[in-house]
Amino acid sequence: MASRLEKALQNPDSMKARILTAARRLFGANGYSDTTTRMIAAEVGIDVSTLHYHWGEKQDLYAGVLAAINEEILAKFKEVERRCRGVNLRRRLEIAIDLMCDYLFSHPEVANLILFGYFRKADRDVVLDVNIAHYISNIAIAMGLATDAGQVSVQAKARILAVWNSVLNFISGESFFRPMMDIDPSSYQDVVKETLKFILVPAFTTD
Amino acid sequence: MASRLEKALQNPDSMKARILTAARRLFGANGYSDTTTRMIAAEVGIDVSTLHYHWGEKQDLYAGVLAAINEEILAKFKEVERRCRGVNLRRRLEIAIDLMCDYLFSHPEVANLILFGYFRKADRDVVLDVNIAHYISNIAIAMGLATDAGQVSVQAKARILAVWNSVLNFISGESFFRPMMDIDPSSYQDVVKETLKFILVPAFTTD
DNA sequence: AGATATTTCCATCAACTGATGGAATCATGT
DNA sequence: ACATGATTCCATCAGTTGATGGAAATATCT
Repeated sequence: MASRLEKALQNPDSMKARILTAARRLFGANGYSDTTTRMIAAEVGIDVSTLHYHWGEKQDLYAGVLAAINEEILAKFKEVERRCRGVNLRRRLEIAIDLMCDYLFSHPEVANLILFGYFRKADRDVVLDVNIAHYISNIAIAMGLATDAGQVSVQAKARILAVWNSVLNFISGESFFRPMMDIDPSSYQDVVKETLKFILVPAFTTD
Repeated sequence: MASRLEKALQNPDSMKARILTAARRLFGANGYSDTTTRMIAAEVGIDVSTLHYHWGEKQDLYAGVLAAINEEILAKFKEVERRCRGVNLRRRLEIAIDLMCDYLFSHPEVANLILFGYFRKADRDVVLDVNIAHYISNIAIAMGLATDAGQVSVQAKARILAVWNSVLNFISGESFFRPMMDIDPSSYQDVVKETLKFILVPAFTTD
């Protein structure tokens, strides 16, 4: 019966969930094309056919990974929104930067997967994009750049995207940037947060 | 004789140069793994073996592409440096943003190829990175964030990287961002420049 | 225990990819 | 015209990849 298979993801020890975890890590580390179904199966310690039994095509598994991180990000954004309520804009920006950096530094594959999505052609067979568009308006409102979800200006959207991109890039590019700064991982996280605040806070708070 | 083959790149009509041009476009559009040597050969209208005759392994051709854009970027940075001389910091930032945006919008594959490089594992067989690290110090000096090439602080480097990343992301992510802003390509370029200036100028000019 | 359904693995397939050898073609210099 | 070297294409190879059929193993239920 299918119901059992659908609920399998709830249990992290289930085979379907274990495959998803391995796929998420490897897709995030290598991208879609440089990750083979055999690599994922090997990481779990199973045969490729078992992977296909649980997830069908490779594209379906990838879509499953994106759906999972999509939920995670949405939850994180809601947390940001909640924690931002009632504080001034400067603090709101600092909270958002700290929370998103902490989350992404502990889940670096998420940043990679989102950025990988930027490159994928729109005319591809399957739509695999993380639905970022929907969040943008919410953040713009949470940050006080707009009041109504339907009334977010192009400028406001662009500014949110710029912030969002900066965070993602510093996380995804760590292996590239950190050596040229010659600092340890912990310091890197601090420098990233500090830099983001240095750049973003004045832009949004100066009148 | 080898000298003829080495000089072949000077002439844009030479087979070696034509292959390089096609490779640059396709690698930039699809990434390394999703671009086959047959795709590149087909774009030029030749057989795969002719491609290998001129460039050897696929990795060598990719390295050739990166070397070419590396030179281009270096020249562009020098132009920025030259045009920035003698003007105040605010104008310097605006000049840098305008020049780099114009360049990258007319060569979008460059932004893609640099960002693709961020994801490539450091332990891979061949080093294929565009040498960004070297430019960072130069820009920091040109922007007045440091005076001596050896004395660029971690903070200054991080701030330059943040700027650089923002530009790259807006270019590479156009097909992703523009639909959600619902504007035409020309407006997109304007919004990007405007947003970058909005965010970056206050950060570096407020005292 | 025995029947049934689910899960896993082995063997295998067709398509694709990077790469090469060698024949055929073309260009160049004498 | 001829010889020499450079260039191009055709045929082909071995390795990898996504995917499947079917046997074997395991779990579930009565």
